[in-house]
Amino acid sequence: MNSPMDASDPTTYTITELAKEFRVTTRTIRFYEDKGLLKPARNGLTRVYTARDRVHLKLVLRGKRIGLSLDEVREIMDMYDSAPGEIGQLDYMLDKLAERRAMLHRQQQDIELTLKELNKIEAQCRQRLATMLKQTPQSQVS
Amino acid sequence: MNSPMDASDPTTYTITELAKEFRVTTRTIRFYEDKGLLKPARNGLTRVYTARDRVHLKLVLRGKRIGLSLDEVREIMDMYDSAPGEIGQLDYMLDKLAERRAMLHRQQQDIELTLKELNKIEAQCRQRLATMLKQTPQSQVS
DNA sequence: ATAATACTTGACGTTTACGTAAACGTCAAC
DNA sequence: GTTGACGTTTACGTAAACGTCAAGTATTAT
Repeated sequence: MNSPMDASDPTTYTITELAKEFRVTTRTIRFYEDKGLLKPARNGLTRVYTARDRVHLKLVLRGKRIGLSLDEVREIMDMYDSAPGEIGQLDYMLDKLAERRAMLHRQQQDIELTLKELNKIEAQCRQRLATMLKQTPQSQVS
Repeated sequence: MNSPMDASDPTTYTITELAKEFRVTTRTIRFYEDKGLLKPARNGLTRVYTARDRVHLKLVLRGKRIGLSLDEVREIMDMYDSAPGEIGQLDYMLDKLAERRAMLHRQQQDIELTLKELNKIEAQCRQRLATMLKQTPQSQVS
């Protein structure tokens, strides 16, 4: 037991380790903490990040990539974490989930459309390029 | 001839019409013009939008939804519009396209992952909700 | 002719997501 | 025992993407 994915995984990280791994600045990580997205433990003053904190950071960055604001990310992460005592909260959460799902589906469609158009443009580009190279065999590659 | 999708489609739009249709403010549309994303004709002072302008606006909004900055959107639209006289420009554009494609693929993966996790969360929610309703048959629906 | 309506151009304000600089603590290595 | 490397807080700065007046023009309705 005590696999690397154990909840009690004792592995910890420093702020710079995480910064390097995820290609963000330490400033960014502290900023996320200010915003309530991360709550690392402390050893004296210095922040100590657990595997769980690492996952949280990963989720924040993924959220950003799909177009969520930090506030929205926090909202979702809070919902995830909280043991919701009330039915109202659960309903609210289901609403939020549906809403988010719709947005993501829409985004998927947008991306597909965009990729198709990019393909078209690329084809046109390559065609033009070929034509140009035929017409002026002395290519202008400096 | 002269189908509704004809390039010489004479249909025009006012700024408020477009604003309503796309659920943005007129301020936003003018802002996009300031940024060089739209170049409507003018009738005296008032802006007159053609079907082509409408498509441009649509592209801008889709671009935003997939996480592009307005500058990036303009860059792409410029590339699209320009009859690129130089091979260098075409190469540059192909680079940009590849880069963008990679980003979109990554986003698709992010979205899939996120949707999967949302499904998990929702299942947990529903389960809890069911459990709670069993334990306290007098549901608190006010 | 006047009032209402729609459109225009500034210009400043706001929010988000950090960057950047100052000024200081801490601990290992030389 | 001081020099780096790394950490900290506090605070101001900034770019993007609009929002929000203010004040003027142009057209339409009555």
